[in-house]
Amino acid sequence: MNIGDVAEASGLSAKTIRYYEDIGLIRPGRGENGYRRFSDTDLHKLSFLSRSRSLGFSIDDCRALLALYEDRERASADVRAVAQQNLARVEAKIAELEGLKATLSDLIGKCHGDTRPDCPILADLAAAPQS
Amino acid sequence: MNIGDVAEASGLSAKTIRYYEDIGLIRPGRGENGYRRFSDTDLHKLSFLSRSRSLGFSIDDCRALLALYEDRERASADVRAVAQQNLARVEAKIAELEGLKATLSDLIGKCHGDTRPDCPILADLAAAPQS
DNA sequence: GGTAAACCTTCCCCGGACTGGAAGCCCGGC
DNA sequence: GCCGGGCTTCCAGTCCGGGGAAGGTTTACC
Repeated sequence: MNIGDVAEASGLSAKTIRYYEDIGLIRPGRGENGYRRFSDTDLHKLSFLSRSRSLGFSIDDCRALLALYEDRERASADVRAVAQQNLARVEAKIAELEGLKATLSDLIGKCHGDTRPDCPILADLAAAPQS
Repeated sequence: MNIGDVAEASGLSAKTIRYYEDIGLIRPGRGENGYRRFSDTDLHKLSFLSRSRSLGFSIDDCRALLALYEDRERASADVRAVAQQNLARVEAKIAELEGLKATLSDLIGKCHGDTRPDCPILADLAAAPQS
């Protein structure tokens, strides 16, 4: 399969796939014409990467997961640990955004939002130097 | 005031402040020794930027907010619109992360997490090409 | 057989929003 | 006169690719 085929099949762009080869996540072969040749295993890995990335795993996470994926001997607990770290990051990010949301909602609620120039939002932004 | 003073007062790093000058957010004066000289107004703007950035406003948002902040004639509704766009982005991001969290929690819950090699997490990651 | 489109290759620059580091002034204190 | 720290500039790097140029290859069609 050429890069366009696996791009469509995996949902990744050709650019991204070349990048993943560049950083050593995959190692496709080459045809006589210089084109990359992807095996089914390569496609499998790319689909794996596509899904993992879309779930918020970092490239380094993916590298680790891919290594675990290829290691027939690894314990499922190892995989679980990576997933749980990611979950913790997601939850922390959500909590942070909830805080932002509360502050923003509060400010927007206070602003009368008409043609008068005074605005509590700007007043607040100007007031608190280090939140 | 020198850059170190306003850095401490605003909560921004000196590097960041130079960067903000670079992209035209502030225009401090210069002393005879070549050092930047910051006025109280500059410090005020930097504090404003610090707080705005920490609330998730993009640099472009900040540029707009700063212009509104300096415009004595603007309507508070204009400011409110910028804040509301930001709030919408925050809410969308939260929703997205909640989805991730649900998927991850589900996968983690399914994994027995012991020393056996088979793991539902990897099975799922490998299975769904385009989520 | 010609040719045009679509595909592939490498290459380099670009973004956001900074951060780190190196080389070199400047300033205050001892 | 020297030392430490602060300031200056510039260069490079981060993360994860996107955009596009310049050129080779393959395919489809007439």
